[in-house]
Parts: sequence; structure tokens; C-alpha cells
Amino acid sequence: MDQDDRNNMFVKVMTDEQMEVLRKQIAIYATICQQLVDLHKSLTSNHDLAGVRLGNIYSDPLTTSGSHRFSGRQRWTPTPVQLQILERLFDQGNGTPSKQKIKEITSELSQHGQISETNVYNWFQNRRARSKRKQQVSTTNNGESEVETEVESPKPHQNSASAVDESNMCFQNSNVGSADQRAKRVEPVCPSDASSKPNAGQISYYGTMLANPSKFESTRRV
Amino acid sequence: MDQDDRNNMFVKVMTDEQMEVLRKQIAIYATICQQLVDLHKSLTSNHDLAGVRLGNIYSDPLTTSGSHRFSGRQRWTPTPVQLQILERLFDQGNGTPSKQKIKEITSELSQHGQISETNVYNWFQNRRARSKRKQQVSTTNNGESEVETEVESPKPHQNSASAVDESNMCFQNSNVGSADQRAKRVEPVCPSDASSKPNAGQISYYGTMLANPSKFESTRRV
DNA sequence: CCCGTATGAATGAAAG
DNA sequence: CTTTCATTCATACGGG
Repeated sequence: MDQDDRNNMFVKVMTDEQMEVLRKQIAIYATICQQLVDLHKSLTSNHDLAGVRLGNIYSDPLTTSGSHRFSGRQRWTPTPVQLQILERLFDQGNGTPSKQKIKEITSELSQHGQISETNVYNWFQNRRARSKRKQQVSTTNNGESEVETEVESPKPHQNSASAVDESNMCFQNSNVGSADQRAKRVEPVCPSDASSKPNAGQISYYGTMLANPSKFESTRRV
Repeated sequence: MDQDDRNNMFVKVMTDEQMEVLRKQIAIYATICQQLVDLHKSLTSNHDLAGVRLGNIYSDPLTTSGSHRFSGRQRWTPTPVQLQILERLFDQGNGTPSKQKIKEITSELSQHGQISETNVYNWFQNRRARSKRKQQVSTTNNGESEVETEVESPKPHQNSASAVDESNMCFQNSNVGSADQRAKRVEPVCPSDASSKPNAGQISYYGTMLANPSKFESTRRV
């Protein structure tokens, strides 16, 4: 059969070696994809779900006319009226907005523009924090020539055992997929010769690999 | 060379058809990777290269030269991998981390970066608390009629204050695999959880494609 | 057009 | 566990 095929001229023949190369390439792609996905999940997992939350209200296709660039999150901006009310409430002494209050306030403010409880909550949080901060700073610059922060105290944090803080918490070639052992459907083939670059962007690394995907012919790697 | 191989009896032969399949698969992977990268770039577009938020210590000798102020990160930040694992554990239902578990988890996570038991503990505390709060909010503004109405303000910037909607991202997964032509059929296998979590939306699509790269194995025979 | 500042939002850690 | 604080990230906006 091999003979026939060969004579046939229309059959492609690959050596084990070539086959192996191909398989490797594929495995690499699989791994890369998997890792990209994992990476992505991690990055967007929490707050950043806003990253894609564009859409709905803000869709203004007209102004941008077919742009494909979706923006990041939008953030609430208090209207003058709302701000005024908030400020008033703030220095009205109610240092403790408390959940119930928040509701009321939100309800009140929503008559003057779009707003949510979270917005109110955050606003008070920030307002208080910054108010305090400003006070501290102005108080600090008394006999101190040091400008900037007041962070001097080696605040002891992390009471637990190992508090060896100083170290790179970079995640790198630490086999991303291992996080999910049951999803080990792709071969553990790891294009790990990338270790030359500690952190930087793993993306950029992938980028280079993606540059020439179709070179599965003579590349012998991994 | 061909002759040798042929005589060898171990030559793998592929038909044009099979060859084509392989090429497509690879092309698909290439495309997926590319798009993932693009997606990622878009989401993290500007500065968020924090993706590799290795912002950890930058205890460079230069900045400290003029002052005695040494700045180093003092707050733990989970690496993407760690976060991923934590998230998984979280919605895996184990509402009660329990002391012992914490240790295990910490141990596991420490392989992906600096971390302490306290960190893990806090993380779960916060995660739960915030999860609950979010739930409350979204539930609350449900039956309320206040908002919603006068939205379309001419103001160009106005946020979508309404609480963070759970998944729902509209990432157009147009024709990923059609690198060269009609997308090769890939099974809609989606083993991944991916549903309960906020993000993961757009990824899940890729997930299905990535599901069975092993398909190549079968291509090998003949 | 880029850059600095103000501020909304996210989140680790701690207090209650 | 719940609430609060502190710090940091990211973006809107105004000025040069």
C-alpha cells in the first residue's frame, strides 16, 4: 500500500519526525490557547467584568460610526444637584451612612439623575477617606520638611506565619493549566523556552509564537 | 529519502483531505490565539497591563537614594493564577473554608506566588461579604420604579449605574475559525463551569473550541 | 495631543 | 460575620 501511494504522486508522505513536529505544534497551540483563556479568566474574574460590560445604555453607534473599539467601563459622575445634596449630607455630620440611609439617599438622588446605591456608598467612602487624608497631610507638614506621604511606620501587617513579603509574586511559567487538573485535556507540552523573560507580558510571548503559525515544517522544538 | 522511508514500513501517509483537515485545525488555533490576544489587549487596553500586575516590589535603589522612604508593596495581591484557583474554590460551594482547609489552600497557592494563610482567610471573608452585598443590591433595586425612566440624558458620559449585571457580555464571536474558509466543525463541548461566574462569558466560546484538540490523534492513522 | 489632577470603583486588611 | 478603613487602580477632564 505504501508503495502504491508513493507512486501515486498525489499522496502526501510524512515521516515520523515530521508528524511529531506537527503534533507538537498543535499541542503547543492547544496549550497556549488554554493558558490564554486561563489568564483571561483570572484577569477579568472579578471587577473587570466591566471590561466587556459596555453595550446597553451607552451604545451610541452614531457618533462613533462603526468603530470596533469598545471602550472600557463607564463611571458614574454625580450631577451638580446630586453632588450638592451629597455634600450637604456629608457635613451634616452623619458620619455613618448605614445601609438603610443609603437606600433613602439613593432614592432621593435618583430623582436628579441616574444613580445607584453603590455609587452613594462609594461616594461616602471616598469622601470620608479623602477628607481625612487631606487633614492628615495638612497637619503633617507642620514641622516636617518631608513632603509627600506620611507613610513612615513599618506597619506590621500579615500576622500569619510567613510574612516574607519581599519577592516577586509574578506568575509565570508555572504551568497555568495545573490549576485545573481535571481539565488536562491538552498535553503538558509547554513551550517553555520562553523562560528567558521572567515576567513582562506573557502575551507578548505568545504574540511572537503566533507570528508564524504555519511553520510546521522544520521547526523542531520543545 | 522517500524510498528509505517507504521501505521502512513505518511511514505515515496522509491524504490531501486529511492534510487539509490538519491545516485547518492549526489555522483555527492560530486564529483563536490571535483573537484571544486581541481580546485581551482590548480589555486591558491602556494601562491595565496590570494583567501581569507584578507591581510588587520595585525596591529600586534609585528612588530611595534621596530619601529614607522605601516603598514596597505591603498589601498582598493575588496573582491571576491564584485568583483563578480561589474563585473556583469559592463557588465550589465550600462556604466554610475552615482552618484546616485554609492551610491546604495556602499551601497550594503558595506554589503560584507569595501568600499567607491570613491572605486566604481574608479573601474568603471579603469575597463572601461582597458577594452577599451585591446580591442584596441587585435584588433591591428590582421592584423599584424610581430609576430607569429618565435615563437618556444628553450628557455624553453617564454610567450604567445599574448594578453589575451578571454575565451577558456580548462579545461577538463572529467567525473565528474561518481563517481561510468555512469554520471547521468543532463540537459544542463545554465541560467548563463558566456559568455561575460573572466573567467567563466570551471565553466560554473559545472554551468549546479548545475542548478537543486531541482530535488530532485520530487524524494520524492510515 | 499629551499630561496632571480629581475622583469613582475595587479590594486587601482590620475593627467591631 | 458585618462594617469600616486604607490603598490602589482607572478614567474623566481641564490646561498647556
